Amino acid sequence: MVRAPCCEKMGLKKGPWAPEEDQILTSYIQKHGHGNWRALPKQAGLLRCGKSCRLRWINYLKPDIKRGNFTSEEEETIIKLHEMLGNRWSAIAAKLPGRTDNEIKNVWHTNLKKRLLNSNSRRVTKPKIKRSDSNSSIITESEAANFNFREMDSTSACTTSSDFSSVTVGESKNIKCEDIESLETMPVIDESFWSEPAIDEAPSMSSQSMTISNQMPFQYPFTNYEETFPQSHAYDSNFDDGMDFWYDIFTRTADSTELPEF
DNA sequence: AACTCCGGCAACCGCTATCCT
DNA sequence: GAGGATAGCGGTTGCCGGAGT
Repeated sequence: MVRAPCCEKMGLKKGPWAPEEDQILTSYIQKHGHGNWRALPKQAGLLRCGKSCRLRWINYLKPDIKRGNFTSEEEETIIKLHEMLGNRWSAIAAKLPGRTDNEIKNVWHTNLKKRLLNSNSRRVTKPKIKRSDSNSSIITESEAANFNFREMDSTSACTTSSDFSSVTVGESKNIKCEDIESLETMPVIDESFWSEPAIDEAPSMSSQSMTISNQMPFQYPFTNYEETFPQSHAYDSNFDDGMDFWYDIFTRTADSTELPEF
């Protein structure tokens, strides 16, 4: 596949936007909508590429964008969502009305990441769910089973990608583990972790078996399981509901003093 | 006051996903 | 189904202003 040329033509302006350009773009979109971004600058009379126009509109000019400092609630939400979703800034932004993915990304890199690095609290990372087919409104079994867990350092949060260990459970019903990036830091998890009935391994923790869609047996050693997972919750909702599901779980878990261990 | 350093942020780049013909 | 066009996403860069020396 050949990459579409963008900004290749000489004469297209780059760099910071002038107020006049902002005004032209804003009034054009308010009047006509953005439609085809590639055609927009020509029709609006801007010497910019469509990509640049789109970015400017989405990150700065859109009327519903909330500007100003992030509240502590927003920051906490970003931290929690990042632990669930990783660097999926657009998904995080979707949970914060008025905030853009770019803004959230910047806040994360300039502020929140450092804060987490400095904190000595134990943190656990997300089930990271990546859609393989955005046309599908149902999370497939393999999607639901595709999690990343971050091995925990007992004194500080891990941040580098090498700290991630990815465990893929199943295509169809076959259970397998692959893509383990860091064996040194990977907790020992054999297949029984995922498939066999719960065994109490830590005195203060109880492992519980969770069933997703009544098909995928999944061990998730939360404390207070009954509270954390409603028995009736079936994992067959659409993607956003799925995100809400995990967000809800994580929020409740993270708020408790006892964090899950793997 | 002048200079350097550093952090924050806007914008760009490169890639993938999705749409369309 | 193939291939091109477009949209969208995440990583990176570079500018600018404030703090420190």
